[in-house]
Amino acid sequence: MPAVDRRKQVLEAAAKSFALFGYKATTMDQVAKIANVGKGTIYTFFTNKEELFDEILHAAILEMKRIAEHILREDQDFFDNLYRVLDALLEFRDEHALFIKLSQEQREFGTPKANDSLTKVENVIVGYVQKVVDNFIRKGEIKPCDSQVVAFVMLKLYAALTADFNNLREPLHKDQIKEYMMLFLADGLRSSAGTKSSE
Amino acid sequence: MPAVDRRKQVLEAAAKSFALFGYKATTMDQVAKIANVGKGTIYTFFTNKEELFDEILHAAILEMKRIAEHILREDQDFFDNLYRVLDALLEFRDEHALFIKLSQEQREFGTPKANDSLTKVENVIVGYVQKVVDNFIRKGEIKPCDSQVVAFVMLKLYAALTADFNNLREPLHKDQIKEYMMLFLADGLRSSAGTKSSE
Amino acid sequence: MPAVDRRKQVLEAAAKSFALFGYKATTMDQVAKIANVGKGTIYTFFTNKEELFDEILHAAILEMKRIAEHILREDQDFFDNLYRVLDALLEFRDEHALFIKLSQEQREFGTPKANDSLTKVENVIVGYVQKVVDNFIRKGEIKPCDSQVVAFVMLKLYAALTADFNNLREPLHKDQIKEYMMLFLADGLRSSAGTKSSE
Amino acid sequence: MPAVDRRKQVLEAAAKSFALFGYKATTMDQVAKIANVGKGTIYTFFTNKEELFDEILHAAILEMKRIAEHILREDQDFFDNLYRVLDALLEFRDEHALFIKLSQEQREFGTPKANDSLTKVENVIVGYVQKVVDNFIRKGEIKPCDSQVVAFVMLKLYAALTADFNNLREPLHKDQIKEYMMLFLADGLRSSAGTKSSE
DNA sequence: AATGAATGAGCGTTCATTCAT
DNA sequence: CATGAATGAACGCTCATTCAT
Repeated sequence: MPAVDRRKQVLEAAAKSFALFGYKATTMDQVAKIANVGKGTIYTFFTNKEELFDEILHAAILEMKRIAEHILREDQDFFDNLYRVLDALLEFRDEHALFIKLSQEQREFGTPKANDSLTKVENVIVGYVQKVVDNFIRKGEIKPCDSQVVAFVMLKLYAALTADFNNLREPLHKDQIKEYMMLFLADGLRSSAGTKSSE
Repeated sequence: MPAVDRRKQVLEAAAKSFALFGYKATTMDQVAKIANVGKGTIYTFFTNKEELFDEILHAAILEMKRIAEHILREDQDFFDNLYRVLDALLEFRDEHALFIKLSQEQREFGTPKANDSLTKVENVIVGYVQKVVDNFIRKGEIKPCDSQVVAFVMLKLYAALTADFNNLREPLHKDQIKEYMMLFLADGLRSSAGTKSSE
Repeated sequence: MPAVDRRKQVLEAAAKSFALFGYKATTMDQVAKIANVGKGTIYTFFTNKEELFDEILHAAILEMKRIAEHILREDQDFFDNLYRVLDALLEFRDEHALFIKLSQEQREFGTPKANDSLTKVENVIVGYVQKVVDNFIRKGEIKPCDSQVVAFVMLKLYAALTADFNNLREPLHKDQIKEYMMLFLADGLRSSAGTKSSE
Repeated sequence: MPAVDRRKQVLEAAAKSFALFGYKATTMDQVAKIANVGKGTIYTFFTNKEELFDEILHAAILEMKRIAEHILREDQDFFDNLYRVLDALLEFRDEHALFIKLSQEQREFGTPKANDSLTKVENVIVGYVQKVVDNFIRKGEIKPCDSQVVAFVMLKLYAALTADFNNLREPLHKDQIKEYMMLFLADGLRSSAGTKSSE
């Protein structure tokens, strides 16, 4: 085990810088300085800027997925699950915020390949959420709907409330985010069994 | 009337390129090539890249606002209004898509000034929607809530469904977008008069 | 005869601009605007910027030469002549200042050819002054010396006092210029207070 | 010690190019090519073109001043001092030629800041010489005169003979330059052959 | 003949990437 | 290995020159 894990230093520095300044505005010099390593060192671990970016993206995804899978309980209802998963995810909000913002920065990347990579990652998340949504549609807990659209909107809603909103006002509190997520998702999606007495 | 309107050619090429690749990744050479004009020609119409960007942004905003104001009827209820405004806005979806995407590309722009300009524009929209939401909260048509958050989410929802989603799948149809907008916003926000028989 | 002499307008505008801003910093747009003609018009009279510059230079030279020849009297002594020629030249100081400054801007021109042209013109003046100096050396009125060096210094001295000095202080008065020209050329700085009684 | 000192290479190339072609006409590509380095290398040493120019200017000035101060002897007369200082300065003539020419290129620089910097530097030299001249006027060694004008003319004379003159003919020899400096500053052209005994 | 909209080569500058140490 | 000095392709922008009107 090395005294210092240079690879990890680089990853953390890059994550911070990408989240703070975006892909294009993050320079390799900056990353090297934050990571306290030589610029060339970055290239011993990552072929190029794009791959460094990719790795960070994938790591964030993996962790989010790990958290979600750990929390999900098939034997409980959708909104309970949603609530608990949100709770867990928001615990790491600051770490995700990094990813979230990157995801928002759509179509702003240097190379088409970088764009594709971002889209691909996003698709993975949406696909995962979609499967969960499908499950609960089958169980009749939420209205029949296009699960992909719903999954996509859930992601965007999470991103909007955790990250984007900060440009407009001071960040929302954890509880506020949950409250608004539930407002839009729960009451709208909640299986109509008995609600809305008339139509 | 000139055989070809170069200014318009440039604006359209730039809008297309900004929407497709973002601000930073759009090069003036690219715009010139798409517009089928010399690079210098762009600079006869626009002082610099930033101003070209600004003009496109503001034009999109103005038109959206004009449409919204033309459609809004204070004497009808919130969801009818929402429905009709969406209808009208979606008519010009392709044109807005350009702006929408730009708006999504948060915090990634070249100069601080360009960022500010984008934020300012977004704030104007949110502020406008917020006022409308406030109005209808007062009338008791929608639940009491933080109107700024709701306005912001509405914008993001519109953006997500009209523009972002296209990276994932083929674009949604006009009617689908309306349907999902109403799903998340209407049933969730609708004044609770009588809903949720149990809880 | 045309209502307005466009060629003359261009020449005057260019002279003013070259003198004010120098060769490189003078743009054809600027010249056209000052001359109140279309930019293309300039190119009906002059092949390119360089030639426009050349013509102005030559015109200034020709006039200076004309003035000098008109004033020179072989039958009077060198310093009388110097005095009277200076007098006449200083009458047109403002016009020359233009040329003088250009001449000072050595090695700053766009193309080697433009540089050559400037050098050539300067050589013509020096050559002319040199012949006059030679004449008076032969007559024994001034010390034997390298007439080319002396001619060159005379030109530089004139330029320094009429034009360059203005960057340092307010312009010198006509009489002051003459006084200092005579001081350096005729007498030198050495205090007459008894020093160097003989040699 | 590196095999090659790139910073020095750049400085020398830039000095040569500035002196040869002037500020505006010197391109960074050119400097890079002459210095035999990549264009980007220049920017690892100097923030921008202007700063590169400034550094060269200031270095030349500092050295001239250092030389002059080292040589000046208050206890010896003005012309002896002048003679010795000239002697020392001419030793480095080639190095100064660079600065001198730049100084001649008045009012032709890219940015106002570059111009100011040049003017400021020139003012420093003139101011310094002026103080020395004042001293010797007080001592009665040279005629009462406007010391600023005299200082300015001395500078221009030095510049004319060391640098400008080379455009006209092959460079003057060290001894010739001294001879002519003394001729104009000390004695004047007037033939001593009894002419104009009085005035 | 006169114009000025259109052009593109060329500028100063940045930064991802390489490679000698 | 780890480094950072060195690189040059690519950027936004300027302006002398051209040419359709």
